Amino acid sequence: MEYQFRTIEKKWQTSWKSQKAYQVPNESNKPKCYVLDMFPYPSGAGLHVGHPLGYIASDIYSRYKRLKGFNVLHPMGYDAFGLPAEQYAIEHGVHPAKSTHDNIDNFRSQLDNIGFCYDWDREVRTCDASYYKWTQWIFLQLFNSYFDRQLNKANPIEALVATFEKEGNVHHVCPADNQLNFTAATWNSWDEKAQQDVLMQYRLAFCGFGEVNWCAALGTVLANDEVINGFSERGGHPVEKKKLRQWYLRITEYADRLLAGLDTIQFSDAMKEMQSNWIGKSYGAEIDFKVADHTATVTVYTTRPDTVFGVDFLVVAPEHELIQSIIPASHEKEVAAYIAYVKSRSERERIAEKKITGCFTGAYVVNPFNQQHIPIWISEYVLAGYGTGAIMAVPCGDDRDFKFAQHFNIPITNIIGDAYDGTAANPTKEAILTNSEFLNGIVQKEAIAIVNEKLEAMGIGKKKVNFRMRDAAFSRQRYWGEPFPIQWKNGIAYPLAESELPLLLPTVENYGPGPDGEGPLANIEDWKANHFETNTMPGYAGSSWYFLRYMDPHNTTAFCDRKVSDYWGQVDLYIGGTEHAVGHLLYSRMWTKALYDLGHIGFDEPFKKLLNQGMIQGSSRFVYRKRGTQVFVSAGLAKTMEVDQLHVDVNIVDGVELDTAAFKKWKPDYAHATFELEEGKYICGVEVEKMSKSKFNTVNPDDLVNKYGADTFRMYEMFLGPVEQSKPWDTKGIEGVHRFLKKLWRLFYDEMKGKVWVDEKATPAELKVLHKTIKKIEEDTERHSFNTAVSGFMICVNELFDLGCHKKEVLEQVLVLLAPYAPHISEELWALLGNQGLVIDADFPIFDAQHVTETSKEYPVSINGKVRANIAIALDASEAEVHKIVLDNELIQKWMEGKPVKKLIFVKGKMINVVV
RNA sequence: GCGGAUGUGGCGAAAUUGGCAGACGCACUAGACUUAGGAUCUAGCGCCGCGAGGCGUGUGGGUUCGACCCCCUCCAUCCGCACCA
Repeated sequence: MEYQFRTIEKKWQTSWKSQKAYQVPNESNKPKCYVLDMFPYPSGAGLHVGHPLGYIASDIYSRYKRLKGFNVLHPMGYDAFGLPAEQYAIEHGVHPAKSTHDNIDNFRSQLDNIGFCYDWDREVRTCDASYYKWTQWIFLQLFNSYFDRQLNKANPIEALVATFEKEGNVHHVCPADNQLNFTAATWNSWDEKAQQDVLMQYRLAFCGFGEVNWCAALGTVLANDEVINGFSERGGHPVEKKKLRQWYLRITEYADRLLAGLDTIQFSDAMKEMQSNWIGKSYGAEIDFKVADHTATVTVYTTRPDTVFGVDFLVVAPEHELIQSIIPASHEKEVAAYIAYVKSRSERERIAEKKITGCFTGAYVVNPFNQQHIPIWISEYVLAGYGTGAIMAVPCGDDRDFKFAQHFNIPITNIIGDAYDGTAANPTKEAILTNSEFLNGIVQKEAIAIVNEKLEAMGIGKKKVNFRMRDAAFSRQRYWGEPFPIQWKNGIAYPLAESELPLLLPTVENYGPGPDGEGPLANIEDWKANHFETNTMPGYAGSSWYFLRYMDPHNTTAFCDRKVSDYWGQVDLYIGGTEHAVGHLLYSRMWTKALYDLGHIGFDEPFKKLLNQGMIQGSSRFVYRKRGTQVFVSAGLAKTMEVDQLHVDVNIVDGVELDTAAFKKWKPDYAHATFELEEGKYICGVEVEKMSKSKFNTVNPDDLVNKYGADTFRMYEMFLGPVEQSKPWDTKGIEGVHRFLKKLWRLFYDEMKGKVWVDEKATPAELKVLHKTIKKIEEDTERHSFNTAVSGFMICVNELFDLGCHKKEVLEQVLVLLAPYAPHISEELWALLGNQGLVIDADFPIFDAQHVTETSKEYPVSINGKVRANIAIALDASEAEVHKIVLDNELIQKWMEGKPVKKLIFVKGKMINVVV
């Protein structure tokens, strides 16, 4: 009776499904555990071996927690709105709902092959009306709220209206315009339109105008993280800046809380750093510089007010509003030319080229502290949207300023003495200031406060906190997304009533953009007639809250019942890639905080712990075709001649050796290919690249599951290395894992002898192996070190084999340990041992230290750090006894060469080192 | 340019708190069993050396009785980015 994985796996997958083995109740007296995967976008390409890495890890952890007695929520769904489906629709005329549905079916069957323990009754699809009804509902919550800076939380907009009616906005600075001031009387005198325009500037979801990434080819606006080097991520079309009416989320109001919340959650330090860099809180000051011979003032933002005596020039953004009024006639032409040049440059060019550009304006400002005249320059490296759009340049202390000064031959003032050597800027804060009048002799970091005080006293500046993060653009001129539940009347945005939700996405004839840069919905007469918003929501809308819907997916009266979300609470373990570090993870944190503020849920961070899976890269293979021929030469020969390097399907290459017969069949073009070999073989070129269909380097999990079984595939993915680590996929080692499972099987059943397991009492040696393994698997699974756990299983089976152990008492415990990793084979053998019920409902074995305690230890003994002998010594031996045993040892005496002992280091249970 | 990470045998890797570097597996070599092997089993497998032994965790230095691990220098590779003052 051999290990027939195909039969076994089919059988148990069917059985689990029919008995709903993985259905999870929302009420239980067990402790809860919520294990979540980042749900996939169901692309047409299907799953490749990179996708399941995280899913397998979370599946193992979920099953492990269930064995440990937890009620485990482990759901899966689909992030189903998005551009690719719409692009596909444009190209092939297939409705996105149809292609998305087909892709989901394909994903589902691929996922099912691997034997995951998802509770599929909780599946969500963001494109289902029953789901996006609640996405729209949450949008309305945000629309109907403002961020109250006194309470430091979101608050209903009605509360703000009531305040305005009583006292104006004196206590509620407008986040969009801090100059805006009005009294109650003024407020009450405004008509509805004027009032609504003001309220829009407070709402957490608001409409405004802004420069956005406009992609003409796709007819839509893209988020920054959807644009790569000036081209759209999907389709690779050029992207330019354009001003459009857009919806935004006022995420900037949450900047401080998003930052503070990082201390309460377990994300990797790298991930936290990425988020806090994105939020980019900086402490600095604004300083006013009077323009010489002019009434205007240029306000700069700087994080280094201490360097104010080192200012050699000012740089303002080309878009800065003051430029036009302060340029002397002598420089008008040059400046206009430079501004025209900057405008002509697309984002793409600015990123691709790193050259230093700029232009002197001919105007000067006066340094308020020493009355020196300082030239004003404009340059594209200063951004209009950050700080005040103007900086004071201190070349001796800032690298970019230094390079700019060098490039334009601007003299550099040194204010940090020896800390500046004239060849590069030194951004230190520890130097002692020189050439700085009242700051001379003071350490820079202490000078900051002194300058700030002086600025305020002189009335020419103040301390200022700035954030890099901007409000999140929240609308797209696309079809395949959630419609906004908004109606426009007389320029006022009216939210739909809750009872009118969902506002269904209508069917369109044409998926192309509407008139004037509007979305496809603008092509629908009915839609326009009802004055519905023609934008749709971006991809991250549905994914910002999906973890809540899993808790209560069929609720028709609420997005999630409060009692249910109180039970499940935060996601205990969230697994996914780092690519969402600053997009999805920040948005869902913000939505969670807003829902918490408004009392809809009881926690304000969604994910207690995040585990980042590494990226599985593809390992591409290449063939070399002699230019203009059908002759393919092996890699070693290719260097000597003119060849074209072409991707070849990795699946017809064994290691680096091409299967030439398969190659001829692969594409009709190659049917008549001939080959020039090296030592009888065709050797392919190798490169590590992103795994992608177009590079023919994808490996489909279905093929591996079919060949080796799901259990082998699962364990092999884990065995590859630490789950967090990125690595190229290599199928080579999978045999070893498969051999391990076959060997495990042979502990129970032999091909020749049949059943070999027995019902006998285990020996101490066998129990020692078992309990060593229990400890190892428990610890490794807890710390997500799945690769070492797999090797722990291998060691266990090897040792049981060497001991000739076929005893049920030991083996059935091993099966429970193994069930999270290789659920099918464990389930089968568990049943064959005569157990009732599923192995997943067994109890996790309890480690008993008495089976593994040792009385003595083989100590490695070193002389001067070099191991010279191994001596067995009782663990309870005293230090004096150890000294005697070691120094009396013949081998040790030989290596000591009669030299006196200077010191003897004895680390109990570890090692001994003799220093001579 | 800025930010984050990673460098250990032919390959994937292990070493959990500063304590025997290379567990476990792949590939490879030799052998056993076999009609057969893409099954299974046994042994070997970092480098140099006949050996004793020496050397060895990207480079160079430091701390320590002891460093893959901590500190500093440099080099290489990968990933991300909004030139963020």
